[in-house]
Amino acid sequence: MQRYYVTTPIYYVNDKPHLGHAYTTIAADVLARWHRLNGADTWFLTGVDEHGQKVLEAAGKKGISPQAHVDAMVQPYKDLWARLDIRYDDFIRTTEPRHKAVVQAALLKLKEQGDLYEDVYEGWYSTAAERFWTEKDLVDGKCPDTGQPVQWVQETNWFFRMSRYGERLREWIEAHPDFLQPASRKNEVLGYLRKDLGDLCISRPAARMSWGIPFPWDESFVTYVWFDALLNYVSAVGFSPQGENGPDFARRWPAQHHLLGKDILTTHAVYFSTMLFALGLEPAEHLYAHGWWTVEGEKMSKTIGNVVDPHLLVDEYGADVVRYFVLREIPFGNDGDFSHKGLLERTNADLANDLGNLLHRASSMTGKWLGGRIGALDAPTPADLELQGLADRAVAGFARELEAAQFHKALESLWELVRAGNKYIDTEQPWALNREGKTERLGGVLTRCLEIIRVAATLLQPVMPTKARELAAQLSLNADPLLALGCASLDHLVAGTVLPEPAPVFPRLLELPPRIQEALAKAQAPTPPPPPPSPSLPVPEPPVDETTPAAPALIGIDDFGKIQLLTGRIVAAERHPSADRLLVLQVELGEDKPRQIVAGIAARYEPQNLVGQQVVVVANLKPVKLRGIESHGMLLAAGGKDVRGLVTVGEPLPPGTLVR
RNA sequence: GGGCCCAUAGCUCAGUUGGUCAGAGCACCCGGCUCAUAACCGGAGUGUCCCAGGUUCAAGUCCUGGUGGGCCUACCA
Repeated sequence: MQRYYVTTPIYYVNDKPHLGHAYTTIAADVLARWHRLNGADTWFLTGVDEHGQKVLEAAGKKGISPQAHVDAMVQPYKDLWARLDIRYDDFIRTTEPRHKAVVQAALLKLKEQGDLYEDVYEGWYSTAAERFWTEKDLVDGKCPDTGQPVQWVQETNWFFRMSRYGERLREWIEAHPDFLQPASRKNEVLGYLRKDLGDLCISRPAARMSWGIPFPWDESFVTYVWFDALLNYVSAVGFSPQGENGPDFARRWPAQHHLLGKDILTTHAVYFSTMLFALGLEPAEHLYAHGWWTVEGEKMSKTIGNVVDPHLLVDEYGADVVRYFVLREIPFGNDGDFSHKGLLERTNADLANDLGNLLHRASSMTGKWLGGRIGALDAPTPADLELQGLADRAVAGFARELEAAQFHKALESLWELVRAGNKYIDTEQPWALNREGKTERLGGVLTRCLEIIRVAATLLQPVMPTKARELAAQLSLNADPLLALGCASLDHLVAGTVLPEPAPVFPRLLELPPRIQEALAKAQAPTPPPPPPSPSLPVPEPPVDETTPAAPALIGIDDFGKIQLLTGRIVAAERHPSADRLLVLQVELGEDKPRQIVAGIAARYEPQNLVGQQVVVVANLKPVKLRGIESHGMLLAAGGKDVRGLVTVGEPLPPGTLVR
């Protein structure tokens, strides 16, 4: 029996599920449903990643245990998958004993075979920022992020000898050209491998970050989140690094497809593959990195993300239409834009006009002229044979493309048949056949149109499970599921079967739903676009959240008084010669000559537009060299790492005016 | 600065290994049909295939350089 095992990344439980998560999961669900439909021994795994710094912090803020926190946070994912009609076979959580046991056993195995070693890392550690800094990072000997003192820490950690397996991975990729998809991504990974592959630090001292899987031989360490998370793909199906594998492991692994976002390609392709090699396993057959969605032409952000809140989309369009749209609109692997206008046009053109209307016109004519009963097929004409040929090609193309995760091509292939159906009606002119009393031919023609709908209903089951059933119901087909095997043959319907009263399965959308319009109007409000979210898995090192900083300690007025803020006027601005995000500014502060200030605002401002701009400057900051250029102060700007706007003063003031 | 990818009709994009490769869908216009969800069918188009060189009998298709855009990475005082 053919077998098929597909996975999504396990999503970071602290994030709210969004369109990116939904996209990957819908794609995996469609693949799983398709293989299930074809009788393959199918397994679809999704889940959540529950360890790491951010979970710990969030739980701390809520005053509950991390476990209680993740227990609550997992529900939104399960809810959304239910609403999107996602039928997974297993949902893994990394806090489950079955997973922890595998991670720990894997650690032991690697240690025993000499793939782990301890090493001492020395560096300046900032407790406030919870990270290491190099000597040159430090400002005035203090943490550059928080200004807090740093300590020279010698920290022991465990390292995985990833470097041992780099060459093998390179060979594997060369020998399996379809391993990394799309092909362009393969180059990225090979480029990454061209550099010397280092070893991977896979532990964190529990004293510093306790929310993780403890090392089996030393509980003062917990497992690095990636090492933990990646193993879910094998732990969930019964891998046992040291003992006997679970009964299902052999029939599941290696998986056929890992679907993931392009941002986590390296971790999967490099970290995970080498881990598998070390554990004596082979990687999955295909690792497919898909693109990111922009929304209404903008990078996804909290603001714009609201207009594609998956629950809103399901409420207003229905799960099936959302599923269809995201898979049809862009090639899997490319970035794409989700616009409501695009969705409206796409669904009207494809679903209402082409497919829905084909059914409606055929069933209406059957109702009107054949008493609502499916007509018998007549002897095929050349046109009929041609139609059959098209059906054969459409079904074959659909299957081929779908199995390659080329959803848009698969659907396009089916739609060639649907369009041919509309054309067939036009050339055969059933209304003329009716007028002329050619009932036998009329029955044959209309039935072939209904057969096309049957083919569509069959192939669309994985993509639009509910709508496919509705299509089938319009044909009085009760079989569930409709078997895909042999479905291309346009002779399945039983003559004489009574059809229900025709009803549009895909109503035309005349305008965007009111709630969508409201959401769009709200999002129009001019908020510049912050950075894109990662649609999947955890970030390697949890960065400090800039938008909602942990409540800082209260300071007195005297502390504030240490900061000298002055108005200034930018008199010259140019790009930093060797740093993309930096601008080198000359700012007039009322001193004998302008100050040179380097600012990380190049992503948002053109140098020429800044000249003459009034700004507020931290004037008594210690000078520092930024990528070789001295900076004597700092511009105030709103936003975190993504600058949203410069701080200025409402009216023109002489440079050097005190600000407080 | 280093690495990778991309640039083809108004829009979104197809164009494997160089030789009907100048295409599809959408939008628009014209015509047809009337069964149908103001749907369907046909037709017309429009393109310096980013720019400049080069290789070749032949180049969107290969090479070099440039321009513009995206992603990864370092710099964000």
